[in-house]
Amino acid sequence: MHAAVLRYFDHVARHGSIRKAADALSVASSAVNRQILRLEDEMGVALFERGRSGVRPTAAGELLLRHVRETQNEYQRTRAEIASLGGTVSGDVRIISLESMLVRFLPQVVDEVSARHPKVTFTVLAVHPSEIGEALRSGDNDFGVLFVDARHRGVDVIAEFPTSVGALMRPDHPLAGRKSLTLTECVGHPVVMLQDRWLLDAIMAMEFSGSGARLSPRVVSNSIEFMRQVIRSGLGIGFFTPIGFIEEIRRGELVHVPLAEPGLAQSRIGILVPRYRRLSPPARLMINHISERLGAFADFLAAPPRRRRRGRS
Amino acid sequence: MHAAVLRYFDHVARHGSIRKAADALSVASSAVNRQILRLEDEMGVALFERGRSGVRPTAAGELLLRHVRETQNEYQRTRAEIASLGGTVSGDVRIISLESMLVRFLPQVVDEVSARHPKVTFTVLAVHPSEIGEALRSGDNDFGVLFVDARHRGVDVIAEFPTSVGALMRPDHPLAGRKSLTLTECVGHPVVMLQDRWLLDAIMAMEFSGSGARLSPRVVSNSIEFMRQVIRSGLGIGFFTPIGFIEEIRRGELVHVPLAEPGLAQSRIGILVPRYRRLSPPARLMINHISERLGAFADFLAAPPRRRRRGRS
DNA sequence: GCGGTGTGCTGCCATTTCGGCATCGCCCGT
DNA sequence: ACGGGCGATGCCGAAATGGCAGCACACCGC
Repeated sequence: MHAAVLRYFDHVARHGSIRKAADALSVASSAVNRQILRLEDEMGVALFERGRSGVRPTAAGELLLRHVRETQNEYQRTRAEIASLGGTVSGDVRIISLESMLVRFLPQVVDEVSARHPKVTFTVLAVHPSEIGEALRSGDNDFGVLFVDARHRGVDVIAEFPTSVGALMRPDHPLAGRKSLTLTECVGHPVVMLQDRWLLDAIMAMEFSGSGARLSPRVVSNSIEFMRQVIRSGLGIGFFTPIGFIEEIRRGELVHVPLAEPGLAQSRIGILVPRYRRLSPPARLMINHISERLGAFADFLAAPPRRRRRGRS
Repeated sequence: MHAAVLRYFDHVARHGSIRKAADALSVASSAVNRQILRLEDEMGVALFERGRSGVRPTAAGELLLRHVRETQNEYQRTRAEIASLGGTVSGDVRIISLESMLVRFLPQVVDEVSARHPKVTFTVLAVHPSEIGEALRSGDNDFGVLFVDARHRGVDVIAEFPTSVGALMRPDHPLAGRKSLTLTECVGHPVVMLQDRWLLDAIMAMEFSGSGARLSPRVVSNSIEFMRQVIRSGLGIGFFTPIGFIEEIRRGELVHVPLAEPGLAQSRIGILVPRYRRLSPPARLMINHISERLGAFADFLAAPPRRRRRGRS
């Protein structure tokens, strides 16, 4: 429905090069070039600065770019809305997520929703914390399953669940019997750490700013799955919410001891949506399912049982 | 920039007929028809119901229509934003207004803004009160200069000024010496009334619901200018805010006696914008000017002087 | 210096799309 | 039965779009 020039313009801006964009679009670069030139003629201003190694949007280009991308996003959402009129929800859901949710919790939810609504497709991405704000506000994603962080602007929290970041370790670890821990108490015990992934870094800096103490990372990785195995083999303590390790905790293979630091003990996982964004039917559906599942895990999230027990009580 | 089918689709929906739309667009009806058919094929659903005497949007059509119109509006706003990058504000401002503001106050403001910003164009429409909500929420208009009415949904009041609806009459009218009046006190005196134009109707119904009293309209019209002449010739009392009659009141030709009814005595005129709507540069400019001018008239709006006096105090 | 490679841009030509005209089939009111 | 409104369709010329090859220019490594 929309003119091809919208896609061309968007791609050129993304790739910073007409030829690269044309290549990605599988059209001749001359075609893309002419469309851009025609567009600039229509607008009466230059939309790109031509450099020696590509193009860069001008101020006018940035303004038009925002309009074009918003139009494309709204078009996709509208299509999903129309496709869902018949009763069967359809369309793509774009989710950004904590990596710890992404490896265990979300696959299950996706599986359930997918079974009940076969025409819904899913795009689930782990994002670097520094890109969360941009990822949400760009409009490219429907919502995020993330730690609630008051620093995010232009983002609404439409559901949230208390959880606690805690120390994850084997039951035979010396600290496994504790009811709670401070980070300082973990000094001296080997820990495994995510590579610069989230707020823990900032809080750790505060915690240890006075004392010269340091956690000694025995293993650093950016893979949750790798760390899961490392912790299970007893190589050290990890710091996570229990959500990605529910099965191991239930089976008694791992123990989760909440951290006493404020702001960690009372962390909240929430569903974050860009403010003023209309949600597509599949996005609403997915949000409902996630909320439901998270609600069922609420006790686990806040205070997981220390030992194996039967039922969900 | 945007595909012609957007304009076609919008026009067809507005005119309720492919041939009428094609006529308005100055293209052959077959061209419009084929674009619509191709669009329906692309969407996979019917967008119009074909009736005996034209077409009517289906539910899917309504959804797509909203997207198309929003896209067109945002495009216009973006163009204005780009055109205003160079410093000289440019673009069209669409305003809906009280008729009483439209005949005296707004022309002056438009004149001033137009002189300072020659590339700005203006569309100022008087709207029937029953259509205010739709006119604002449709996105076709940038803002409204209207009575503030809490019943409006999805509308933000970004500036407001107290005023009072009052009885407007010649200085030699028997009631001209009063400091305030109730509608009941006006019973027996001939009045001139706007034809079903605004909230006065509802409030009058309340006021007179108990008593069997009635205002006796000697003249009913839908033209403010006509009523201005009628009141000046002494044919009766009119009920207005003073804003449209500032000159006559200043010159002592007319007297404005505030009404004592709550909700009329403390009426407010405000600048109302559709919620979540981004304002174009010329719209922001115009709003600032209107606010400034209304602020200068604030004393007049709330309590106009009863007799001629010099200066603005 | 000198190719090699990257960039945006531009003629030339084939293909696709779009619009205009006339026409068809339909339904309704007269 | 007829005329006038409606949307849909076949046919054809015009316009837009895209592909190919080539230009001019700037950078990089040798």
